[in-house]
Amino acid sequence: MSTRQSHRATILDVARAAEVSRQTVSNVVNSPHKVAPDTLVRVQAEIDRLGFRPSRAARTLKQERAGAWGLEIDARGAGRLGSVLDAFLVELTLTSSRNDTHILPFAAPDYREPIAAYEEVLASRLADGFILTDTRHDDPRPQWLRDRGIPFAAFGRVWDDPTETAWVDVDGAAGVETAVSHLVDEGYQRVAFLGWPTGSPVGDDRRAGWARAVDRLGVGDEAWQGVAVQELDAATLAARPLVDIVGPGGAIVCASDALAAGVWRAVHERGLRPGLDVGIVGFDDTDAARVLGLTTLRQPLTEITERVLAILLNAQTPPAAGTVLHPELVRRSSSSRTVIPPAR
Amino acid sequence: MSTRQSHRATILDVARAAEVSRQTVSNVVNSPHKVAPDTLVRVQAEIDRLGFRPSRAARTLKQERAGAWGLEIDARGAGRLGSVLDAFLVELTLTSSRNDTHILPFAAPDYREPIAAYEEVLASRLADGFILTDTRHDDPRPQWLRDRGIPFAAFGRVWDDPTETAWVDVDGAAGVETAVSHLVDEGYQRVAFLGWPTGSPVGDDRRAGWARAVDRLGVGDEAWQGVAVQELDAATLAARPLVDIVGPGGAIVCASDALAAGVWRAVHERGLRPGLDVGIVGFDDTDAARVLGLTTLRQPLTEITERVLAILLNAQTPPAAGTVLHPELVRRSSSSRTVIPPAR
DNA sequence: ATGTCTGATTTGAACGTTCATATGAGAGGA
DNA sequence: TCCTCTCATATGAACGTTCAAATCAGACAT
Repeated sequence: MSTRQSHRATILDVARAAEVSRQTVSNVVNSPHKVAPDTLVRVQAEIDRLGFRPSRAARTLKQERAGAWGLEIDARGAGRLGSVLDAFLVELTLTSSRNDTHILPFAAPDYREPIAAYEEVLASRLADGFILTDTRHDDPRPQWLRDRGIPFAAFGRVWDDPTETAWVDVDGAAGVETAVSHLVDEGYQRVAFLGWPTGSPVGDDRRAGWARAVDRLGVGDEAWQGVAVQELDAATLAARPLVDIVGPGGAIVCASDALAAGVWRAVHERGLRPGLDVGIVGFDDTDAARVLGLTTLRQPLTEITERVLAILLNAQTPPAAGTVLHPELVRRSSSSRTVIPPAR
Repeated sequence: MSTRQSHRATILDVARAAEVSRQTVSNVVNSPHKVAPDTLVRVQAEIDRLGFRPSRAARTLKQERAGAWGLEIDARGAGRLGSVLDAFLVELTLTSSRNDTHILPFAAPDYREPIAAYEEVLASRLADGFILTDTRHDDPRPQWLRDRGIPFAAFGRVWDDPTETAWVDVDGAAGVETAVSHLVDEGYQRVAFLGWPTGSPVGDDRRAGWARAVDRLGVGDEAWQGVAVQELDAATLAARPLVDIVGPGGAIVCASDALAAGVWRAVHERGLRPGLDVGIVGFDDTDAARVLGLTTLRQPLTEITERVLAILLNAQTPPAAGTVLHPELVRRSSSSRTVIPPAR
């Protein structure tokens, strides 16, 4: 039962087997160009035969870098509705695997006091830097990290510091503008907006996109907007008056799929049909959007993770400016005035 | 700009500051009972003052254990509908933080050939063992790990080996039985089932629960079942004949929320109302269920992660038997024949 | 006074790498 | 022939811990 943990090959085992020194094996792995061609193939053969991989711990110790990046996980757990961040973590893991590095997910015991958890990760030398998500106004993290010279890259703008460029974000305003244009093209004549309470930069950005678009296209009014937290019942409640305002032939764009789901319910309550009678567009392309058939704006997560990781892996040459990517409009039945058959 | 990475305190810094040896500091951290009380407080004060935490890498190297557990992430990425595994990863991270250990998410380049990726993680000494999810028939992983004496614990039964006890699972059959009983209590008279294609052990288990319950309660027929893959359009297509069979006053239980969402659409297509006319119950309590107001069975993820981690952290005393937990029925409007107002 | 035991603390060594430096073997020029 | 240079490979040291063994200081018994 208690079979001794099978002895894994070390660099010395390989060195002995190939009759070279440790350093030569190390060079084969890390600087192949320094090794004579025939030695290279001989050592590489032994590496493959023995299944040798450098011990991450030993390498970390010597090089004083962990080869891993911390990602704070919201301590409120999986109870949040329609978060795109779970998908981000998954995508980030995939991207990391391809870049010979790792993600260290960690949780702050109290999500309102995140710094202590970052401190802890650094003190244990578990990560070389961090990936920030959920950046916000008065976010203490960017400055704290910058002051200490700790590398980081953010998914989401670093809002309070325009000189900070280590971020990748999606142009929410442009995305919403695209959505409004699309709705107008589809024949909707009035476009309202349901967003989050003012103060969330992401939400405010998306709202600004709506305001600009309806102004430009003449399909809306400053007053046609509602506010709700990211919660279904609250969204439904806030959506009702908006549905009454725009009525059949109108549409509502939302700061999130969860809010759009609320609109969807309010539309149904009034005996109207999403799409056919009232257009709805959400944001993030979560499961909720797919099951409701909601048109939505999809963030290019794969590209985001690749760019975030690139910032960290080339930390010596910081980007000249933050990166803004465009979300992609995913058309579904909620923004079509004709029936789209659901099945093939 | 290139401020030298701030020098973090090592055990030697603390030792010098407290005027004791390295080993005494180590004892303060790891075996406080070995240290004289007054020395303890003095050293602890310096530890706190300097913010010392043992370097994980150095500890890993010396102890030959990583203090981390590998979790394979599905390389197909975040595109899957209604996966409960994202939530599992988040919950696991939170539980790990509380137990002074870590989760190492990693991806297999080809998800059909997972072993190589596990091999890689072990060879790099990145993890001491693994947490398996998505256990299935002909799963090569449990045996492979067992043969090598590598600790693991599974979320999901180890189906092919009844002697294996290192798993925690949810009683899907009992959950579905509960759902059927609930539907009968609510006044639905016929209960059909929409599941995944035969061969998925999780799906077969859930189907068995339905078969048992409808047989016992006399509310169904062996023939009243449909099959679809975990995809919305397929589910909608498969749901249509079932809706026609059970009709108003009938109900359909499903192997997942995604399938339930398909039923939900099919019910609407027929001009019927979920809940009021046709009952629907899903499985997993994903966002989709919340947004659609679907009654569903929630897996107790926090308890699952705690037990999974407990198995790994007490690997020397393997559990006597696999652990089966019960899912919790979450009642929403899709299983109520009277209107439940959505808002407060 | 001497020896023995116990508990607290210290010292030496090792975990597996990589960095910096040293050595060795040829090649080429004087 | 000898010196210099270059390229390939080898050696010593160090990263920060913890394990095992050694030392030290008292307490107690003889």
